[in-house]
Amino acid sequence: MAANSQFSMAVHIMTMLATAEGENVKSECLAGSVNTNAVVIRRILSQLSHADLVVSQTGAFGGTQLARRPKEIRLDDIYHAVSCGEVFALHPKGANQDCPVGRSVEAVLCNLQKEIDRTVGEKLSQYTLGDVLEMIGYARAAA
Amino acid sequence: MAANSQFSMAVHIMTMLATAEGENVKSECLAGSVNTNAVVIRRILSQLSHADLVVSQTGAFGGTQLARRPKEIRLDDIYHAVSCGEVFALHPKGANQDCPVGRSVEAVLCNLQKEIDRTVGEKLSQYTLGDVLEMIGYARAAA
DNA sequence: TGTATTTGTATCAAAGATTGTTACAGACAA
DNA sequence: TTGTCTGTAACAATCTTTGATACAAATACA
Repeated sequence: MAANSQFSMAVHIMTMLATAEGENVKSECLAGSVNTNAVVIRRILSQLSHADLVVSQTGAFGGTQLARRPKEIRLDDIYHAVSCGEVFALHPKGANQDCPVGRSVEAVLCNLQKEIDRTVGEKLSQYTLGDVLEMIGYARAAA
Repeated sequence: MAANSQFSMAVHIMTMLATAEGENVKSECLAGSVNTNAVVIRRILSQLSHADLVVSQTGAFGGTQLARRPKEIRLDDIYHAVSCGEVFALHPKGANQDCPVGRSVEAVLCNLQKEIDRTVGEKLSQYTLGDVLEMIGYARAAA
C-alpha cells in the first residue's frame, strides 16, 4: 500500500486555497500543484467540506474556497477531517482473554493510544493555516 | 491493508517477557497470549532483537527474554524498533516543483512531520516497560 | 432554454502493506 | 543422534491507498 499522505495533501490544498483568498479554485488546478488526479483532490475536499473547513460550488465558474480565515483554521482541524487520528492500531483480533497479562495489557494499550493521539492533536493545534502561510512567505494573506 | 498493530503487539510481547523475568519464553507461548501465529511473533522478536531489547536462544529449551530490566526499557525504544516512526506520510510523488506554493508547502510539511514524530517519541519516552508492569499490577517485577 | 463547466460520487484497476501460514535450515540441549 | 526451537523465506489472503474513467446534478451565461 502507499503510505497515507492525505494529511499532507490536505494541508497542501488548504494552503493553496488560502493563497487564493475569496476565489473559487478548481480541483484541476489543485491537482496540478499537488501532482495527482483531480478526483483524488475532490475526495479530500469532500472530507474537508464535511468538516466545514471549505465551501464548494458546482457548475460553471464553480470551485472551492476556505470556509473561514486561515488564522481560524488549526492544523488539528485538518488532521481530524481526513484521518482517523490513530498513530498506532490495537491488535484487531484482540488479546487472548484467558491470559491475565493479555487482558490487562490490552487496556493499558487502549489508554496509551488515546494519550498519544491526544498529544498529536495538541501539537498540531499549536499551528494554524495562517502560520503555514507565514512560513512560506505569504504573511499578508495570513492576517 | 490491516492497520499496523506491530507496536501494540510488541508492547504486549515485551510485557509478557517482563512477567517471566529470567526465563526463556517460547514464541508459541507469546502467540497464545497475543492471539496470533508464532511466526508473526518471531518476526517482531527479530526486530526487537536487532534493537537489543531482547535476547533469543535457538534450540531445545530456547526462547526469548528481555535484554535489560523493564525499568531500563522505554516505550519509544520499542516504538522505534518496530516502526518507521512516521505519524503521517509526505506525498510520495512530491509536489509540482513549478508551483511556488507547492514547493514551499512541501518543505513546511517535512519539518512538521519531523516535529510531530519527535513529539510522539518524547511522549512515549515518558513511560518504561516497568511503568506498564505497574499499571497491570506486577509492581514487584517492575523494580 | 440550451450549452459549457465543474463538483460529487460510484466504480474499477493497480500498487503496496500487513497478517497469517507452511516449510525448512540451523542451533542447541540432553 | 534426536527432539526442540529460532530465524527466515515464500506465498496467499485481505485491506488500504491511490489513480483513473464515467456520469448525474448543479450552476453561470448567452
